Amino acid sequence: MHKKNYHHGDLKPALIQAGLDILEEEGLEGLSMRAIAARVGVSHTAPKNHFDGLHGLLSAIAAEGFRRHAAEMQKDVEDAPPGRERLDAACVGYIKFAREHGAMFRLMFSPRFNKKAEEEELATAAASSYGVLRGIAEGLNWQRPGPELSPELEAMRTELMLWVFVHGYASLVNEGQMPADPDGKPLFDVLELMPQFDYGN
Amino acid sequence: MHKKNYHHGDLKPALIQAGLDILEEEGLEGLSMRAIAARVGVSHTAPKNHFDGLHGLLSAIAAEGFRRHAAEMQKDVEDAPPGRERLDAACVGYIKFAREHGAMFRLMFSPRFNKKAEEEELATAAASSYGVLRGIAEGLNWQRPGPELSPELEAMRTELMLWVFVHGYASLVNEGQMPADPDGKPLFDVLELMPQFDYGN
DNA sequence: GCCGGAATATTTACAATGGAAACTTAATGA
DNA sequence: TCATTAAGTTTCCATTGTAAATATTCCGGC
Repeated sequence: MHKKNYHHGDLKPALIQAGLDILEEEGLEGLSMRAIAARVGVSHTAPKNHFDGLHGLLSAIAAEGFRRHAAEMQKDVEDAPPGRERLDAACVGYIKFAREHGAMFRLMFSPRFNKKAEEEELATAAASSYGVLRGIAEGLNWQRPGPELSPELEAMRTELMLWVFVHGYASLVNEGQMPADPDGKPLFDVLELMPQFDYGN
Repeated sequence: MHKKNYHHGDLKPALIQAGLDILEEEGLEGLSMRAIAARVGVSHTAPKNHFDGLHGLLSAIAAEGFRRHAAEMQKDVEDAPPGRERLDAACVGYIKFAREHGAMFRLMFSPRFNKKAEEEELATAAASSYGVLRGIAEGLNWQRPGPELSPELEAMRTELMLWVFVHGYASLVNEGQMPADPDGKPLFDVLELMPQFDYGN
């Protein structure tokens, strides 16, 4: 191999990593095919061999984002004692990620930039992220008047209720709509805005 | 004026209207400077005299979106009897808009495409939209344990809680994350997921 | 009525982007 | 060893937003 690396050898993960870096440093705007390729030191059409166009590459980056989102949340959850404090930890973890990785959060939830319907890996990663909330919602006691539902539907409803709330907060913060201090700290914490749920034991 | 309209005469609103049309017909992707100008039948640099680049034009379109959002919600609210049903009407109205005008909803809440911080008109319109929810939250009785807050902060907290919830639901639906029937109808209504709030009288 | 400046549009040019096509280089395995 | 295939490069093109120079019309003061 005298003509050192015509073939990169490990381009696929390298491109994803480059994308993650650019996302942190320059935000969503900087995330172009050419910029990502250039950062790896490769021609701008090289990614075509590993991803289905820009959408494919962005989807792979978003998938990695979901995996990290899930992992960080999961860690926060396990560090907290079971019960209400775990619920709180999960919510705080969800928001913390959205605040610390704003551009990534936007990418993850932008159907414009990634196509969940078309990318299996992305859908799986997103589901794993949702799964953490799901686990939390299991212990959550949230009765409401109205027609009785099957246990499955009832569980689903609780999960979704929780997700709607947490995601709403994260989105508004991410979009800069949440009133905040001059230094960026929101006036109200997630937990201060969250309805009071019953948590069995 | 024999050389009919070198000057359009009413270009600014015409461009905004064209943008609204494209948004409905083709979604956010179709919303380019050139496409908007072409639809009005004008050169692609003409908008420069009326808007500050693409961002300015998109911001103006988003502002119109917020105004309509506010107006539709307001109408739904006024058609409902005061009290809990108004709360419900506002929530349903918020979501209805997000579902019926998905592309617009995305534009309105994408800091990437519009710059609220830089566009006064946009910020005002967005505030008017928030104001409808604000009015609703006034009658809402939502005590929580914890340190006592000033009436202003307390009111703010209630508004935000409501907004977080409604916006979270709308966002998830808009991003296609909400479980739904084959025909697109969400499995759970907003009201089915919403916490039960006390409404005075 | 006329004229000069200010608005308003157009034309032309340019840099950046994503993608297609043809080509080159390296790895692989029969 | 050598054809096949995977992986990268080059070149080219259409589309996009923006800037600069230019053209056309409008309007207020005379």
